[in-house]
Amino acid sequence: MRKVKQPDHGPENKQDERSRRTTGRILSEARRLFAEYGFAGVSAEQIVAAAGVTRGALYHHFDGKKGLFRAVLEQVQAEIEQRVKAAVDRAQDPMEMLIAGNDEFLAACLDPGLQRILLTDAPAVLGWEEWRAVDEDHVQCKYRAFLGKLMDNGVLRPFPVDALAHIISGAANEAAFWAARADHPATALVQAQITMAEMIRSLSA
Amino acid sequence: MRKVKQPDHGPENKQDERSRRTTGRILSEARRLFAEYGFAGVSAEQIVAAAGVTRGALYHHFDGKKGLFRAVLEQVQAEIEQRVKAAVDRAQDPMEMLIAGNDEFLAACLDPGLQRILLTDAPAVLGWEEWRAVDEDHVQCKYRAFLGKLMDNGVLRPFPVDALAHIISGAANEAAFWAARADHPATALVQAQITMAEMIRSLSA
DNA sequence: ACATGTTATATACATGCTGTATGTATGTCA
DNA sequence: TGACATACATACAGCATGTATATAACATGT
Repeated sequence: MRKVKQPDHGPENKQDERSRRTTGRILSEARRLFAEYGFAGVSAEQIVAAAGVTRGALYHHFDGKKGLFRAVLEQVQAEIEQRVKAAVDRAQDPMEMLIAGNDEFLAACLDPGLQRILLTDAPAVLGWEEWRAVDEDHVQCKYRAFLGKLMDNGVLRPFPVDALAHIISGAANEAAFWAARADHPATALVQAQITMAEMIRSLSA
Repeated sequence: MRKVKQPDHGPENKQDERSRRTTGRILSEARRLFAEYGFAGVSAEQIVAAAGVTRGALYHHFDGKKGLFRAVLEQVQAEIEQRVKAAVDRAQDPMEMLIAGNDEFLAACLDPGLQRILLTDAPAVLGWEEWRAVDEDHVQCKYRAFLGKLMDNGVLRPFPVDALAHIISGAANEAAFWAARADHPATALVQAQITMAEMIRSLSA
């Protein structure tokens, strides 16, 4: 496995170009297949076959099947992060930012394939420590920052910020999980959003 | 695989006695090893070796490795259920029952091995549908019943009961997860309990 | 008590998947 | 242009799962 070069700008040479295309295709197919069949439900061989290469390419660019999964996960996380950030930026006061971000997260998680990667498989595949590190970097730290600010400003009553951050994010994960498979996902999503928003508002000072 | 006979009373014949001892030993070792290394981290061979039998016995009594995991999971669920039920029965009014049950659940989940089985591996191993069915039978239905009663009695404000049930149980799962690995689990547990209780009380009418 | 069927467990085998070691072609650069 | 690096393919070894089959212990009716 080789350290992936930072995508500086355009492809300067043929090697980089080829690498990018190969890794891109593997990543793309991996994401599709992991989403559909789960990590344990696809073999590395199936993935590379779909991408039109062999396992040699996979092991060259990624750290095995698990490493490939991690790369897919990070891609998914980054996309969600972007969506949530955009929603948060659109809101006005801090409290509404929190709720807007939460709403957007729930909406983003409606896709069952995304859920399978992000919520079902990731903890089991990566193991607790690695999974927690990823979650901390992408999710927990933001919740903590927001909640901390809201408490400092006296918008929220004082709570143990770590505990509350995990409670809210856990609630959001499970709500997303539920909504996506409900008989009528769109309705369930709205119910989940409204209920969580009301719950969060109930923590006001 | 054979249908396990209901444990009517004492072992009437040697076969049943032998079966019970073998299944018991396999279950016990499986639980220990799944808890320590995770489902994907132990082979069926390791489990039966620890139990002093061969894979033949496993495949006779259980539906493969996944079936064995399911049996372990159900045992874990039953134990938690019993603990939670006892705590609920000790409480007085409905609201306190809900909170007492939640507190007890959090306390029961402090064990990382139990968590690994119940929260980390179970969804990925069983797959969404099967996992959800188990969760529905053991957890969701109780939350729904309680929350519904609280709303009917006007103790809680009205919410979509399904959504709220999932939100609360999701919050509890993640809070348990977090508390168990916190620097000081006992403290974290109390924080989680207090925070969740306060959050639930905030939903009062 | 013995023949016979049944249950419990062991053994042997076929298959598939992962990871690694090695080979080869293509690109890069002095 | 020749030496080195990179990208990928092929071959191989080991392990895990599931199944098919063998065997031993036991139950049961006569």
